[in-house]
Amino acid sequence: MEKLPEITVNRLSIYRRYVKSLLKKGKLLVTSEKLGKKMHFKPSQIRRDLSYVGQFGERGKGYNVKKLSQGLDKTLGLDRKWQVALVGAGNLGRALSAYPGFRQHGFKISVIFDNSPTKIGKTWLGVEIRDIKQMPKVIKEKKIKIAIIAVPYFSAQQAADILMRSGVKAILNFAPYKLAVPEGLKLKNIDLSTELQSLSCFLTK
Amino acid sequence: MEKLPEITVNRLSIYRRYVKSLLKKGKLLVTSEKLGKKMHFKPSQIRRDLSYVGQFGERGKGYNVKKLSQGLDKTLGLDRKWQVALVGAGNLGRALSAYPGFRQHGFKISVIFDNSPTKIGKTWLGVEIRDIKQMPKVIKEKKIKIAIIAVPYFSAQQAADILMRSGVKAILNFAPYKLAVPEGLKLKNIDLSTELQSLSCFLTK
DNA sequence: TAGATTGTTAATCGATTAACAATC
DNA sequence: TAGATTGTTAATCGATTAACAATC
Repeated sequence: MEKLPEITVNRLSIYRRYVKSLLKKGKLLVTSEKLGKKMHFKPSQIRRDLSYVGQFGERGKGYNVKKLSQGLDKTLGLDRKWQVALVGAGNLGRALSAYPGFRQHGFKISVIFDNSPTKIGKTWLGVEIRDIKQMPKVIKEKKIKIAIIAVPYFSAQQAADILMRSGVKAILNFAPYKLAVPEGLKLKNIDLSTELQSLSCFLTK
Repeated sequence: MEKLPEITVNRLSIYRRYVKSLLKKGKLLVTSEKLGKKMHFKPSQIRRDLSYVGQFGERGKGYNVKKLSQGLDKTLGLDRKWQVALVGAGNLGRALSAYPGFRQHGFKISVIFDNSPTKIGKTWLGVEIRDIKQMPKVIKEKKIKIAIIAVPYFSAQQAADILMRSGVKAILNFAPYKLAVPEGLKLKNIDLSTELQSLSCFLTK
């Protein structure tokens, strides 16, 4: 199969959300024209993106909403539940652990790690905060493959190193630090101040 | 001037962070070769990106760290302070209002809005939470141009509409909703569950 | 069958990278 | 001057879009 560009994956996730809403409304068919109108994408882009991952449509009719929805679930790995480890029980960690969108899509933060004695042992929404020293043990036990790093930048690389040694294969990193990770580990970075900077850059022009 | 691609702006923000650290260490010169090594970019890409916004180097020597740092500050609009309005005093709003990276780069969340009577009137780190109904008045008074939307998806468009009518020109949106905004307003979206989905997609392959 | 719309190919556009002239 | 490195141009690569044959 042709390889799926990252940017296409991001759009698939957006398509999926809208297709789910059509499914809920009981719609049976939808055209690339209609999808494009609603989400402000070109119909040809939608057809191209969808063709990477399967054939969910019927010529002359449009896409079968149910089939499309299931196909997108499958492609994005959302036809199952994922356990996620959260590293860092600060303000950001707290917000992420309560973020409803994760659970809605099958991501469950099932353990939180921190190094602060005042936090270790507490529970947030039923999830225990454990000592970072326990990370390898707990992550291996639970067979966790996805982790979120929400620690200060100066601890981020250390956290990543332990995570990868513990068997984590994909990391979402919120620390403003360019992590060094091995081939085969998927890394996504969200840098909140970079995002704001692109706004101030725009306003400056 | 040639127009500056969004993706280049993002990299400039990364370059800037590293250049600042060189400045702090007292380094006077740095080459695109060295920058590339450190940040894992191609030297030619760095030179191309920097050439969009100015000439900070000297042939045969490298880039003047101080000049480069100031140039990046200026381009990104970080040679000044920005007041930012935060809409939504939930968990995510709380984390954003405490996020140290914003203040470090000159972004000050100077007002928070919510519609919940139990929150209105409280203060977070010295910043008052005000009624959403006061948004047009307060934003105009303070001449705020940048806002962050951290409300549930079903309130996001309404929040955006009020913001734009109040004179806001750039929005960072955390709600998983495709906002309709007029030409001339800069919109950046951060969709936390989409980011996780690209990890689960990777793990599924 | 005629009309509609997918899936795919070809053309276009934009971003990255290599190459190199300019110049310190 | 010789060596180094920028700034910029040209070549390459990859993503978007238009066009259209396939087919319901």
